[in-house]
Amino acid sequence: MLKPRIKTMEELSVAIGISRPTLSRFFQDPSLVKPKTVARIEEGLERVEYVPNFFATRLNRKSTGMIGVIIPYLNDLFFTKLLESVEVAAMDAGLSVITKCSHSDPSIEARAAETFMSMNVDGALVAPLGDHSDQAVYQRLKSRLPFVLMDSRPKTMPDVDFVGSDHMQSTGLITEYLCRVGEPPVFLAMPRVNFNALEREAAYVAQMKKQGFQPEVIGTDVVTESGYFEEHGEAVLDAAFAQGRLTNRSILCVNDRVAIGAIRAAARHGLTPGRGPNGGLRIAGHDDYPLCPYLNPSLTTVAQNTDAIGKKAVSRLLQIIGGEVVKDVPEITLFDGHLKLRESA
Amino acid sequence: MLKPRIKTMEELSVAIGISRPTLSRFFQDPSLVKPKTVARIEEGLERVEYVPNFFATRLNRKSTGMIGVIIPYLNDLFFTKLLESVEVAAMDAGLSVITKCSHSDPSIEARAAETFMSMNVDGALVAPLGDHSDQAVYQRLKSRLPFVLMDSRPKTMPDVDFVGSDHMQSTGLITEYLCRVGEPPVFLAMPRVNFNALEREAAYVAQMKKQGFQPEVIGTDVVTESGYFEEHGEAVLDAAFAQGRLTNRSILCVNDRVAIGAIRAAARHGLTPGRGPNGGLRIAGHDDYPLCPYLNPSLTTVAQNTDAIGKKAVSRLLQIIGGEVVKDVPEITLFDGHLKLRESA
DNA sequence: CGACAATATTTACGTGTGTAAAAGGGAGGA
DNA sequence: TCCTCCCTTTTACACACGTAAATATTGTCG
Repeated sequence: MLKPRIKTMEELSVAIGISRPTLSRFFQDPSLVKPKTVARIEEGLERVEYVPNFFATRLNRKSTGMIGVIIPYLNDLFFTKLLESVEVAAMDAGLSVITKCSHSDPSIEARAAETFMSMNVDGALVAPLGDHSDQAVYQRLKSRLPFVLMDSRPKTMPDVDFVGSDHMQSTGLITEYLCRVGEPPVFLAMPRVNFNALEREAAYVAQMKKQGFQPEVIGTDVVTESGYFEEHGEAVLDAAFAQGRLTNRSILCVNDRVAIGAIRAAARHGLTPGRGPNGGLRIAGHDDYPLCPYLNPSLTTVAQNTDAIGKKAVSRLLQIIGGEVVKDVPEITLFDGHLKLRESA
Repeated sequence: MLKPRIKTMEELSVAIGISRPTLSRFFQDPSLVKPKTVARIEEGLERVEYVPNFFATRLNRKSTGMIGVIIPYLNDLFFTKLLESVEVAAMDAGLSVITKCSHSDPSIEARAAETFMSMNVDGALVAPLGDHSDQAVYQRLKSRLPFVLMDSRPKTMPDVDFVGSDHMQSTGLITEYLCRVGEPPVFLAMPRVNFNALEREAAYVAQMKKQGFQPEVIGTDVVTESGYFEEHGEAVLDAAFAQGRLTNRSILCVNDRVAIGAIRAAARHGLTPGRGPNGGLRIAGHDDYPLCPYLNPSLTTVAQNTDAIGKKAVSRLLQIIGGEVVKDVPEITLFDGHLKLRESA
């Protein structure tokens, strides 16, 4: 059943009796070739095995039809959801996507960016690591190809287009909700490495002050072994609960993964977070991690609109690629968060 | 601060006064060039911006130094964990990885395989969708390049190397544990689409018979809207609990994501799975999904050794690439599962 | 049957780098 | 000073396909 394998378009040309330039056009877009010829070519392709060489194809084209995407973590469903949205949008636009994960390592992130440049991708979509990202590499990236940041916006790259969530709005929203329905929350943060985390913390502080409450941030001094969010949330609250602290407070976690750890800590101490008639422990998160509805108790949170972010990032990139951008000012697009009221707060 | 951009190695050659072939050798491996010349080149590279063209580099090499990896889902931490392990192992071996996700769509999976072939990757690692995978494409893949299957082994590809878990062992292990410590479990399965699921079901049945118990499989007839595992687990048990069934049985779920839904259903009905002194509801899973320790109750499960699977898959691929394989019989490597005893069973 | 338009083919060159063979140059030893 | 040896340079061709221009073919219509 093995068909004879043909390596080059030249050979294919002689094998099925169609000139090579015509074949070239056919493989780029069959509609550029007369239907009858298309039929002849496809018939020939039935009898032999041939796939155009990816590299040779891209080498001498003005456009490679590819975009590069970098995400910081793979083991985080938020980013995989975002990536999925990006891939779907890109596919709809007829682009193929090259995905790289930086695995929390700036040097890997930098290498991925280098690879994209050497591949002449039409553009790049990057969810950066943040502070630690290699600035020089990103400056070159920006000067070389269309480039849009997603999710997190390092201060070192103020002149790059950005698509993300409005954390002032989203965190303000849930902070306001928590204040309105119960006791003003404390904010369970991370050691300060992440821009979004800082922005959310600032939003929390601002909203608390606006409501006339005293903000209170915890957890910034706790460093756990693995550094995973869940472990952090659990460690901070486990320590607090063990000392009898915070057991009937409202706790707003910097993100859902921290909240997952927080809920776990509560359970270990026999506490069930939720909005009771007379106060008690409440726990809320941020992001709407896909598993939130399945936690016990299910997690009240603010959803980031990952779908919109992915779509917008791709469409913005296409705009830049298409040269439809005149101004030199970066476009910043922020989507609102939406409250997801569940059991935990 | 912008250095002059140089596009071709030829231009670079005249710009820094080193011959092009020498530069070519330098970019492939600096140790092929005399240290003093290396220093001169690197000094020149400080003054100009140049990256070798990815496509031109790969076009005429015997080896591209790249491997392709296909995973079926992105929104599943099991696969992202596996992917992470593969990427690390590949990086250690000096290979660069091209990742594609088939998003549960056989046609996307097939396209990814085609892409790998057209890129002349040195080899491919595939966690297949299963039944629905395009056999013809994989036959060509196998005939064209080194190719190792991971995680799931479709019956249609018996002659391909495989690395995965021994589900007879792992599922047998937890089935035996459940039988030994409490009541014999029922098996909460999925509509039958997945090879691993079928294998686990068979392992469950076999172990139950061996222990002298009557196997009982549920959930194969329930189809939920989204098709997500968690939703499935919750739907099946919610229906059962609503009718007062299964409330004090042991339930072995086909995987942890189903178990997450199962635990959620239990919580909604006021049930807390766990090994009590006098029986009661127990829920167990399979895979050791990263969030298992943080569920309430934390989930008892069998861990798949994703790290070993990823490493072995890469090393096996390297063996085939290196031509160290003589026999025509496929190598099947199965790693044992390990019991993770937590609260839920 | 002839002329025109739409396609296809031919021809030729470009894309940026790998690679092999032959020729060149400098350092070290006799 | 000459002669190796080792590395670099020169030269030339290969890789598989894109693309443009000129030419040939085909089909169609009057």
